[in-house]
Amino acid sequence: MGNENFFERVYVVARLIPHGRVTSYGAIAKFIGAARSARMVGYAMNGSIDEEDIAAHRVVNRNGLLSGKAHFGGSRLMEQLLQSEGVEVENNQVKNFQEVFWDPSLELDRNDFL
DNA sequence: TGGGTGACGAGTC
DNA sequence: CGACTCGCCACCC
Repeated sequence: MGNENFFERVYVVARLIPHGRVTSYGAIAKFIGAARSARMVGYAMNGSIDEEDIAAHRVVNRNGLLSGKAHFGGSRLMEQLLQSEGVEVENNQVKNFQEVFWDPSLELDRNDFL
């Protein structure tokens, strides 16, 4: 994966987010070695909407806010997808965020990707 | 060629 | 606290 472009890296990590867990744009950016490009992660997720196997709804901002819900068909789709996985959402925000938060840099081994 | 635009995040006040 | 700035960089006019 070393030579894969930025988007590919984002997708690889996104595919590994466990069912019922969430992570943040910044956490992904940090893990793939682009710590200051969290914004690009969000941009990449936008292009992943078409990719069936990428759970873009499991990626929220650093506060657990569903900042990307607008990019899912319905205004509640993202929230519903999360709820269906057991992730509680209230006020566009993931409840118990720190408990369901999945940090790739802690759970994954960089050597397998970089 | 150049400028506006973000599914962000960290910092400042 | 909220409001604001700045760095980031692929894309789209």
